[in-house]
Amino acid sequence: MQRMTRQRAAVSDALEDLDDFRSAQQLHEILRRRGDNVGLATVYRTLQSLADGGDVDVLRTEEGENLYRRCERREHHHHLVCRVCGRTVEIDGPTVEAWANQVGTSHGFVDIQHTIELFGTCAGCADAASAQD
Amino acid sequence: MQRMTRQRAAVSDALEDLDDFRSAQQLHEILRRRGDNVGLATVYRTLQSLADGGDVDVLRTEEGENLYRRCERREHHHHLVCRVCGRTVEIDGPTVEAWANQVGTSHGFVDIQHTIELFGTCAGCADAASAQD
DNA sequence: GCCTTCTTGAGAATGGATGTCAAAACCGTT
DNA sequence: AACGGTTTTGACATCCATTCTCAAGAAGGC
Repeated sequence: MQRMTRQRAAVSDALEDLDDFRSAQQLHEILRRRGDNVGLATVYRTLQSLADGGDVDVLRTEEGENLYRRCERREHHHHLVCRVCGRTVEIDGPTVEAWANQVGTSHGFVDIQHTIELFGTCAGCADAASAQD
Repeated sequence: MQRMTRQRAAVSDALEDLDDFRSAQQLHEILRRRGDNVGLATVYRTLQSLADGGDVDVLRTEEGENLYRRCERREHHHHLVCRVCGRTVEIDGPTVEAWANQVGTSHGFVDIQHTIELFGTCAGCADAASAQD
């Protein structure tokens, strides 16, 4: 049975305060700065169990690092992430879900699962970039 | 300038003969079996440069391993992959492309890029599984 | 064939993630 | 409030895909 520990609470709280996707290592560092000392392995384990329970979402970066985020909605959804500042918008796309299933079944596949993530540069970051020129 | 070497040709040929996504390590092993000895580092380098040139597609597995495949079409497309046997169907979804861009711009994001992969169990593998029960 | 430049390969290094296991913490029970 | 079975922790080792290093080996223009 899952027990409530100081460490799990700390990781959960930290995620609550953050808005963007963070890596296990970043969270570990953030907790250390706060004075909440939590072992790195524990941060990894906690994030994994939170992800398994659907309490946080996982995003895999181009570099193969896992990023975690507590989302507004627990239901299935996707993300539009700013590649510069990490700002994240939650997206739910009934259109895509339907498309994915339809494409899958039309090829005789069952138990269709999809991975969809959108990346872009948000308005703020695009402005900042053009101001530099 | 890019030179043509025995190793690059070997990797390219091996990909030509295969239909499913393979990892660098698998390709390295396949080449070794054939007698085409190519260093592992070279396989990695070659696959990376082929991917950069758009000659092969890359797929990231759940476990964080990169898989490579020479595709029929060089244009942008997605994949429907059987999670059991790896059989792969190329998908082009003008619907999704449009959706992705529209969602992105409606939130003020520019330079929208998307990652879409579909996984499922193909008809053959689903039959095999049900026959086992 | 020569020579410059690019490529190769064996092994070391990297880095995120997971395994190990004794010590510490939970928490229902007494 | 102490007990005790069970879970969790944390420091460290380990794993494993990938990348780095750099001397030795090929490509290919001349």
